[in-house]
Amino acid sequence: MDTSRRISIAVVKRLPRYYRYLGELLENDITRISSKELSERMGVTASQIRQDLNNFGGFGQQGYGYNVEYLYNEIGKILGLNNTYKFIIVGVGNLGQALANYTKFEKRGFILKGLFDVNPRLIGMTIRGIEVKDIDEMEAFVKENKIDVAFLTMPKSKVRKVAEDLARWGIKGLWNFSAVDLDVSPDVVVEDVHLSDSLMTMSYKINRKMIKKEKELEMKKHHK
Amino acid sequence: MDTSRRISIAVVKRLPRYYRYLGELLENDITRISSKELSERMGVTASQIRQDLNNFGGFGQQGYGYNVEYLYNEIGKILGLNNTYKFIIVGVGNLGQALANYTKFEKRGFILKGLFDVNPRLIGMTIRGIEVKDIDEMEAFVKENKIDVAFLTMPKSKVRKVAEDLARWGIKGLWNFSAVDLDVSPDVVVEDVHLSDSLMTMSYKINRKMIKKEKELEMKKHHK
DNA sequence: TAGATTGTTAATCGATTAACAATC
DNA sequence: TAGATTGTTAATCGATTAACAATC
Repeated sequence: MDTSRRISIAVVKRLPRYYRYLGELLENDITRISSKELSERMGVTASQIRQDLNNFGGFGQQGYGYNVEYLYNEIGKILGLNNTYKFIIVGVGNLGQALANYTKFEKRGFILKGLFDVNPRLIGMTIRGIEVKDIDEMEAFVKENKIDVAFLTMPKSKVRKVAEDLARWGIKGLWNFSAVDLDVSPDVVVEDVHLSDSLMTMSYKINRKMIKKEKELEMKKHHK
Repeated sequence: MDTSRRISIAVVKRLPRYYRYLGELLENDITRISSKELSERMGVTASQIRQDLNNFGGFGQQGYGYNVEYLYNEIGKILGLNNTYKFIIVGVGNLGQALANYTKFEKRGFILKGLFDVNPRLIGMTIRGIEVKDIDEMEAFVKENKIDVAFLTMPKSKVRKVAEDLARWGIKGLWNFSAVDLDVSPDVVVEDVHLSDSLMTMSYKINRKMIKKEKELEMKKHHK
């Protein structure tokens, strides 16, 4: 292994999936697993699993495989899940409210600290004991409470300015749900959830499949 | 171009982003653009843009570039956005409700037709004029209304069974929000939105950045 | 010890970038 | 026509897979 070399994003994106599968094994009281068996369950190659893991260290043992609980915990550490992150939600519309009510993020170390919006009808409302505040109060709040992360669930017209502000106030990560590519300081991590892009990708795939089917039908007709 | 050859998923995932940028250009009344200028705006290479587009045909003109409106519409067609898809939401919890209230999906051709849940407290509730129905009524509804797509926003314990059922009843696409990899018939498109995976990826990146910073501080100390 | 399976190097495959002839 | 920029082929780069010696 060589911990210093740059890890490709493709590898990083696979880690949560490994973590998920190992969690399931753990729930089923499976204590050890070989890269071969895991690869069959996950539909990837054993080689890829071993290569991926060896970016971060040697977690297995020749002739034995991997200890499930140990590997699960190690990947958890690599993912930084032993940290806690204080987060706020900016934009308490439908999606913001849904995320505010999602308690599972806490299991990953993300603790909801504040809710912000511009809409007077939402300000003052309470979700999970937290009051929605006016966005004007955000600067003081972020600085005082040393907020690490913001979920951005606001209209895209406003998101660029908010992202810049938050970057200036020392935020570490932005979970961006708006259909805009943010371009902030390299000190700030931006993770995008482009729902609309995902939907369009699905549309593409469905469409392709339909075209393929039509073509096959055409072919059959001509062969008769 | 060669329309028959297999398009890689990497290319497909970039199409919605092109579509987004072209839409913005259109809003700003920009009528033509070269691959070079678009590449600078998007932070990719001009070569990649031309390669990507040429998977689907030649949409540009030598010496001129691309007509923004034409290219926008063509990519829309490739993405299947001229189709309409009738969809239902299965699981009307926080996230399901949020998605039900999202009217923007209609612009992409997705029309909400039904809402289903098992929770008696939700059944009977109305969102955007649509009543939440008992999941027992889903089979008849899907078949009668020729539903194309289902958004799966339910607890992961139940999602595998629901996905199998829907596949059997002729669904074309599943937009899966649960932290489970679905393994259904190859006739059904599955598009995953693994929010928890995305959050873990962000955690990884923040963590990495913090470790890097610590190391740099260490280095400085030693150099004094 | 023999068998199993890792960690790692080497080979292959695919995706991205560069280059340039074609042509508007 | 001259300049610009595409479409496309060729070169490079990186990621995945295969192979196998190391070793538990």
